[in-house]
Amino acid sequence: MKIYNTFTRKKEEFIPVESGKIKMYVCGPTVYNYFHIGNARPFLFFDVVRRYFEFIDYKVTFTQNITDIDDKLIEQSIKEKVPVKTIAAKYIDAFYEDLSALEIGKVDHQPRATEFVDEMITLIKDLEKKGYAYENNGDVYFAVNNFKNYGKLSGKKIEDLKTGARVEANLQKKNPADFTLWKKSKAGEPKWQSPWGEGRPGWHTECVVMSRKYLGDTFDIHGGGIDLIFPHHENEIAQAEASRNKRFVNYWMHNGYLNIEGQKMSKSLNNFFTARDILKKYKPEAIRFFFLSKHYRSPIDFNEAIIIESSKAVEGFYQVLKQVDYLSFSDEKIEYEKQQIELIKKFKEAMDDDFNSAKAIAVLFEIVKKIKNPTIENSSKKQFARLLVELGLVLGFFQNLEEKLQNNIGTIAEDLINLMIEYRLQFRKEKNWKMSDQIRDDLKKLGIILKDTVDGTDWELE
RNA sequence: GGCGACAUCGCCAAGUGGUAAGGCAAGGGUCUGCAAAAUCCUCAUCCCCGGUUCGAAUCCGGGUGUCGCCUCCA
Repeated sequence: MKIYNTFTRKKEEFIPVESGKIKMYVCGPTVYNYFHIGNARPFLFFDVVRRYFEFIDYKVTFTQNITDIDDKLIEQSIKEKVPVKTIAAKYIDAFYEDLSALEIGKVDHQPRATEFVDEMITLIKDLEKKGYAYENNGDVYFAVNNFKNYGKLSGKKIEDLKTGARVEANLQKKNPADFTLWKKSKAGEPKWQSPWGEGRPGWHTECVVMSRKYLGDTFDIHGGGIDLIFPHHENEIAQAEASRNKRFVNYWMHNGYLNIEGQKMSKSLNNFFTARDILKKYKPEAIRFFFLSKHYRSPIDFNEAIIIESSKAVEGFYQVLKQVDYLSFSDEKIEYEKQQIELIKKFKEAMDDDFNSAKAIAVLFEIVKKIKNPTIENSSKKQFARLLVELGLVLGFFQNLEEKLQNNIGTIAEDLINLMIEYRLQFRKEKNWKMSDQIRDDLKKLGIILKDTVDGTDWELE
């Protein structure tokens, strides 16, 4: 399979460090707030990456950090007037709630920065000893000039960083591009003891020590949003490779940004949506479809129309599964034949090409077409339906199939609806269109949609 | 100022040299008392200009436009 590697800016044949195994690390949230819909993209995408690797029989170890100490948490704790720990706890809970609501699976290791302060101190000491770090008045910085190839991931040159007007002037640093490894704490801020006095770790260090612990010095995939390339991932490489002199990561994967109606999401533009906001209005699978219908590296535009369209598309999947009454044979063992095997191949080809989920979804629709095709016989439709579910699951759809295919409203309500349908049928026989239409309209007001088919009247909830 | 990405039907979107997947919308047909649902059919030569090639949406050069990174950021 091929993966686009940010490091080489090329699609490369994927070769894992250890055959049959995947070691991947994806940058997780900084828990100072609810995560927003843009944050959801990497979470959701890398969930699909894991699912796909498992589908093609890799054993995956997936690690994701939680940053539970940094400037933003401190700010938020002042805002909410509670300790940093409380902020972290609150938004860690929210993080898990939102992931679960989005039907994103658990990762294997989810370490928190505050659990790794000792390891970070050890790493910084090591960097200091090797001449890559220097202390100044309680802060410790990484000296980018001492690390050859600094900027090799992002393609930046230290000189350019200097001339760029946006690098903050900090007289404590030897070079403006040097980044913080350890930060002296101010009064009232959370602090840890260190050889440089009381302070807290800089942001980039946690990912190095955590990935090292769970995945080893060199691992396969490190992922995150495109904005993390610089400085975060660049600085991770610098620390990791300066301290161990081994290649840190083989494949760097970065997802594109999410825009809102063509604009960057920001609080000042008032177009900022948390994932939980969106989930109040739309189904998780609609959000999933929305993201996966575009290649992960492309920027994606979020707007109302598009998410409604996505909802409809997902609805179409359930429609055909209902049509074939999927639940009635969901436990049966079903063998695939040539046609299905061909489609699996097509699906894999799409996903093997740098996780081309948009193309993979097209295969799902191809299967839908087969199921809808009236000339295809029932036994064969069962096979296609099973295939739809199996491949859909790889992309994270159909995780609550039973629930979705049943109208869970209780037997009495169901009986009542059926009774109304019978009455309506009676009126229709009598050609009493007024009454039969009234029943239909009234039920619609209650959110019950009647569908007249050749074999009688079906209903579903709006 | 430095670096980079993208530009394909009304909308979303795949496609990386061999003659434009797919979804939504739209139009038309079937079904129906009507409506919905269901179902069938129709629907693009790829931002502009120039070049390479037997052949380009796909490669090269030049425009134009949109966006991103260089500061916390997925």
